[in-house]
Formats: sequence, C-alpha cells, structure tokens
Amino acid sequence: MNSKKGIPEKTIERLAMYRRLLSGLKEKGLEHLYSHQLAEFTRNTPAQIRRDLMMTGYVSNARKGYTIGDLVKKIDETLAGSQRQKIALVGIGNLGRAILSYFNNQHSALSIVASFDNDDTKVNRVIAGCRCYHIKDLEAKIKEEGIDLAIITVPGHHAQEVAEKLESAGITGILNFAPVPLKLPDSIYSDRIDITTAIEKVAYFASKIRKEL
Amino acid sequence: MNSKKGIPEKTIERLAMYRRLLSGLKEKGLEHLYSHQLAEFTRNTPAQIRRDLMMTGYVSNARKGYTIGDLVKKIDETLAGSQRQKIALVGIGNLGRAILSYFNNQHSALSIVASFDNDDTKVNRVIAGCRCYHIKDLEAKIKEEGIDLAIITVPGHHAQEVAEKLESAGITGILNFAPVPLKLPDSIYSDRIDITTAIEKVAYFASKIRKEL
DNA sequence: ATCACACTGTTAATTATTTCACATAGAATA
DNA sequence: TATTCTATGTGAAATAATTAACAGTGTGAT
Repeated sequence: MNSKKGIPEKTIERLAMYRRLLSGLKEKGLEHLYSHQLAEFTRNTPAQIRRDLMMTGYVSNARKGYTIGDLVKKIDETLAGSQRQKIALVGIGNLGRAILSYFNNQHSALSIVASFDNDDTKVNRVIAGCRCYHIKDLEAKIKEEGIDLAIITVPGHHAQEVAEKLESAGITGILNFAPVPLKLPDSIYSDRIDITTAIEKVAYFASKIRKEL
Repeated sequence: MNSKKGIPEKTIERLAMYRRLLSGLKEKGLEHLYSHQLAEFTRNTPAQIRRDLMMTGYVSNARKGYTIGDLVKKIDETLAGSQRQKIALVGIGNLGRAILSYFNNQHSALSIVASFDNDDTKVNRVIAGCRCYHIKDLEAKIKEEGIDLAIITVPGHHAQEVAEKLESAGITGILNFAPVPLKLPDSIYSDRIDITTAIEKVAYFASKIRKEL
C-alpha cells in the first residue's frame, strides 16, 4: 500500500525515533500533536516531520494534528510490517552487555535471543536475560532459533571472521560496532557504528565552532 | 591553508576512519597505497577516496599512490590542527565503561580525563584508568581541567539535565548516547548515537532484502 | 451556515553528497 | 630522451536529502 519505491535511510532512522518518542508521549496520556510539536521534541523542522510521516501513508485530520496512537501503529507497519525478528549478539564485553541490558528492556518487535562469546567463563551463563553460547555453536544455534539479525561487538581483529560465520549461518542484517568495515555480499545489509570516529567528528566541529567565535 | 569553506560532515567521518586504518597499515610496514586499495579496505569507491583526500590538501605522487605516513600527518592536521582536546564522560554504566576502556587505549589527540556519576559507590574510584567524580562537582572539575568535550551515557531521563550542566560548564561539543535529542544552543555542537534506532534500521533493510529475493 | 484560521500533504526549489569522466602527471621502460 | 601507462585531482553531472512554499481541508467561532 505505502512506499512505491523505497523510503530513504535517513527517514527510516527518524521514523524509528519518532515511534519511540511518540510511544512515550502516549504513555503520558497525550493523544494528539502537531508536526511543529514533534519537531520541537526531535530537534528538527516541521517540514521534515511532515515529509517523513508522509512516507508512512498516515493522514492526519488537519486541524487537530496527528492522533498519536494511530500514527504509532502506522509507523510500526511501515518499519517492519510489524513482523518479529530475532537477533544474535556476538561478543560479551562491556559494550555487548550494555546493549543486551538496554535493548531487551525495550518492548519491540525485535529481541536479542542469544549471545555468543569465545570465553569459556561466559559460556552457558545467562547475561542480561540472555544465554551465552560458545561461538563454535553459532551457526547451529542461529539456524535452530531462526535468527535473522546480528550485532557484532567483538574486537576489530575478529570482526571479519565473525561476520563470515554469520553470513554462512544465513543472517541477513548486521550491525557492526567493531572499528573495521566488513566485506560482505550485497545480500546482507550491514551498518556500522564507529564510536571513536563519532567522537573525533564532535571534536572537529566543536573546535571549529570555538575558532569561529 | 586547506579547506576554503568547510569540509562536509560525511567526509570528516571518513577521514577519521581512513586515519585509523592507515595508521594500522603503517604499523605493518606498508608505505604506499592507491586510492583503489583504500577503497577496498573501507568498502567504498576510489573516486570517493580521492575526493575525500583532496580536502586535506595532500598531493600524492601520482604513479606510486599515497605515501601513508605523510597522508596520516595531513589528515591529522585537517581533523584537529593536531590540538589536544580533553573529554569528560558522564554516566558510568556498562556503556560508559565500554567507551572508557576502549577509547583511552587508542592513541589520539583526544583523551577522556574525567568521568562523572551520581552513584556514590562509583565516585572516587578509578575506572578504566579514569577517576570518577560525583556529578555535583561536574562544573568545577570541567573548568579546572579545561575540558572541551563530553560524552553522555546516562539514562534518557537524565540526559537533558546533564547536557545543561555541561553547557554552563562551558563544554563546546557533546556526543550523546541517551535515547533523547538534546535541546542546546547552536554554540554547542552535538551529535547523537542511537543504538536502538540503528538496530531497527538494520531490521528494516534486512527484511526488505529478504522480501526482494 | 459561513468564515477564518492554523495545520497538513505535496510539489518545487535548494542544498549536500556521490559518482562520472577525463585531462594531467610522473614513474618505468626502452 | 621519448613513450607508454596507470592513478591522480577535479570540474561537471547525477543523485539524495532538506527546506520552502502553498493550495487544500476540517474545526471552532460567530
């Protein structure tokens, strides 16, 4: 019904963010809001909000703004056809633990159902509500559970190797926190979050602002 | 000398990434490389590489490709005028610890010199080589140490409050991991990493790929 | 009922980013 | 020295993303 050709990546990111924010507002009892209010919350422009929401196909009733409940439902549909997807997390370091404990507390169509590490002291323990398996069992477990997505939080020098294991296990999407780009076929969607780079970028633009004053 | 008007954000991100990768290659004894080799490593196109490097003002000697050492130096100059900047990290949860222990092992012109939390059991302890102070001492400590940048890894409902404290302490750049956008004046550069949203985006595009097969 | 208003949905314009394409240059070869 | 060859640097073209502008619409006021 919606989306003739394809929704831009940036819009997808923002829709996910709107959804979380809107769910929060709904909890608080708010029922309607205007694009300029959502813009205020999310720190962007009303025009952007309207254009993004347009992609979901939701139609508001002009004078009262968006009905939050319906809008959230529409974003849900847009983002995933509301289908559940299972996630594996590989690498139980601080970062892995942080993601596990944070992410699985969010209600969501997505859940991290298994974690993997090569450290025997972690294997078979339940960490943040999620059992840890040895990485040698990765492929078997992923197929057994029907896991679709993976999060890589291993050190850089292991990331490519892990990615290839995930690939042959049939994973179709990877979020990679290791500081190296992965070589993967186009049949797998992969994105990377590079924390060091992000800090360096902030440093650059902050320093630029200081100089311009 | 370089950069007449301003280097695009995306280019800054990639330059930081090239630098790290190139430093690694130099350690391994490699001295020269071509744009297409760097493109292979970073999973993008030679044209993009050349255009990015062009912004640094570095001129290669055509036939032998880029001299890695010189190129790294040039990227250093471009990214920060090589100036040191101090960073504060606010929020010692799993994520905060992960960032501390990872980031400060990297050599860099940037270092996290202080951390803050409101949990008394953490205050005054040294975590990942970095002393933790109580958040009530935030402003004083930041001014005392001459800290420029901050990383926020507190829960969402505290993020805005922390950001405002940082603002009045004179911070000019913030990297925010909390799942809420911050309201800050334009005199502060702030960027956000939203892990939940990133996972949802991967889920969306992975599911899209699966459907298209 | 009609009017006026404030907000939407969407097209058009603008700006940012990526890719193309090619003239140029410098090393290697003869 | 002249020639060839491959990779660069960069303008120009293409694509992607954001912002502006405005006609249309439904609600509340009169």
